[in-house]
Amino acid sequence: MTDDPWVPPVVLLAVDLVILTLRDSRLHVLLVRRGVDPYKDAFALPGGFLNHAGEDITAAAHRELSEETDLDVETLSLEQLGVYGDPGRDPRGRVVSVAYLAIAPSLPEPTAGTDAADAGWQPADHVLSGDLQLAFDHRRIIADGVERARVKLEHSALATAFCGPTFTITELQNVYEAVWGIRLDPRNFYRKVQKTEGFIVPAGTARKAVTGRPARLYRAGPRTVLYPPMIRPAPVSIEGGE
Amino acid sequence: MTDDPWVPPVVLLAVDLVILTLRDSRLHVLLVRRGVDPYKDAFALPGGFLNHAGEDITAAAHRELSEETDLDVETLSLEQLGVYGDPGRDPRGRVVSVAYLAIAPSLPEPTAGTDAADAGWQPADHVLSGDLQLAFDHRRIIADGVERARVKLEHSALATAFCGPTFTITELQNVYEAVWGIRLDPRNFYRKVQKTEGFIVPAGTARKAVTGRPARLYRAGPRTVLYPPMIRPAPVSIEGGE
DNA sequence: AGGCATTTTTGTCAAAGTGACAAGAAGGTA
DNA sequence: TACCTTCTTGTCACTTTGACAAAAATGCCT
Repeated sequence: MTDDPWVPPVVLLAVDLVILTLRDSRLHVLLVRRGVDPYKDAFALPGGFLNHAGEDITAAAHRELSEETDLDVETLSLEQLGVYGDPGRDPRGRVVSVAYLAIAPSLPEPTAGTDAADAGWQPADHVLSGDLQLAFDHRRIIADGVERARVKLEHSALATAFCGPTFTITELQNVYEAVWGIRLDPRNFYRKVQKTEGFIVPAGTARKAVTGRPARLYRAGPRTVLYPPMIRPAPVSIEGGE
Repeated sequence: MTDDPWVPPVVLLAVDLVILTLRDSRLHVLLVRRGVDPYKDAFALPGGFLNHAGEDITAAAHRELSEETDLDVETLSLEQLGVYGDPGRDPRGRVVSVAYLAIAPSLPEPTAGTDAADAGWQPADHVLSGDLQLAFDHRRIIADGVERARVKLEHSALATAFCGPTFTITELQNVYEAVWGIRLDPRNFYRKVQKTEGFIVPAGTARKAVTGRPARLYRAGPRTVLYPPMIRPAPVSIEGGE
């Protein structure tokens, strides 16, 4: 150890985006296929390095979001998920990545961006099961993002972000069932969301039937924090894991 | 804009620690007084830059924790709080800081570390009210840390981390009251924690009386996730903040 | 020693919330 | 018209909560 004036080490800063949506009543995550090494041809989260040393991190996340997808950035909730900076997670050097979580309503297949040779929605359970080869530590980031979404569904009105501008109560229930991975009783769910004041508000016209009784339409209410929360049935095992 | 091969910009990576404890039934946060510019003589969170480019971020947090305090690092819960990297938050350049949250049982005044001219516990409400001048964006980081602790008290057994190895139910109640900033009914609190299986378990000897009936002693149980959660009364205003 | 203040612990009771389930309402379709 | 499907409104037993009373177990004071 020398006594030279110590200079702090520098790192490369990147952002990664976990973009979740519902397609066909299943949770999907947006992945791109890497066109360059490392992990060439493997699936990865959309993201990239800061443009310049002065770029705001959240702004970079928004920029990547609009670069790699054609989603309406303004209306999307974008929330910091955490930092992933293990040494060795990127063979190119010390790369520290800030992960963001975004929720999008169901949308058509996105068009590929510039960096990505291919981009598309992949079923979340398929990705998390390990069948799909993912670059870097992106599987863990996705797992954290899905878990965050599960928790947020309990305490916030995030579920409406998965839906379009108007939706039926059954569609909202499908969101909860898909993200939580369980089934809920339609009648109890109906009662619960109805009495959670400000969660959803009626939206004029009330028809949306392919078969069966037409459902009423609702839109997201003014409330963002749900109190009392929606209750996820018995998510905890006997010995209460973290 | 040139067409030179683009190289990603680098940033300086730091860690900051929000260390909370209970002293005299009030929530306190550990602050150091900065000995060097910028913000010389102002209060700041303990923390610092990575030692070297290969250092693990969580390891750096643990290192700073043991450097600047004489707490038993092993037993402390240490959780990532978030990334704070606004351009301009540090006049020295582009510094991105990873904040961690730690909870400690009540302890004597820590001895000053090497980088810190002074270190000590400051009441959280005093810090957050704005009376105290803080370096960088550390007031916001502390606010986020306190809010995180409030939420974690609801869903995890974190409250026991504020207590010593054994504690009474009233002491545990004091934790909730101090962190949440409200008062709770002792009888209902007693009933609630008792029937939350695995939260606390009896600890042999049962005496701890200065005045009044001696209280039974407990220790933290095996459960880390509380289900059903402890309920924080009406934290939400009419129009649901966040 | 006896009474009193204090704190812990055990109950009680009405109100609200939850889980399970039946049945009516409002469409399509054979 | 009969039937099938889905949405919506109830019902009921059980649990949990919030507010409060009262008993139990000390120390202190006179």
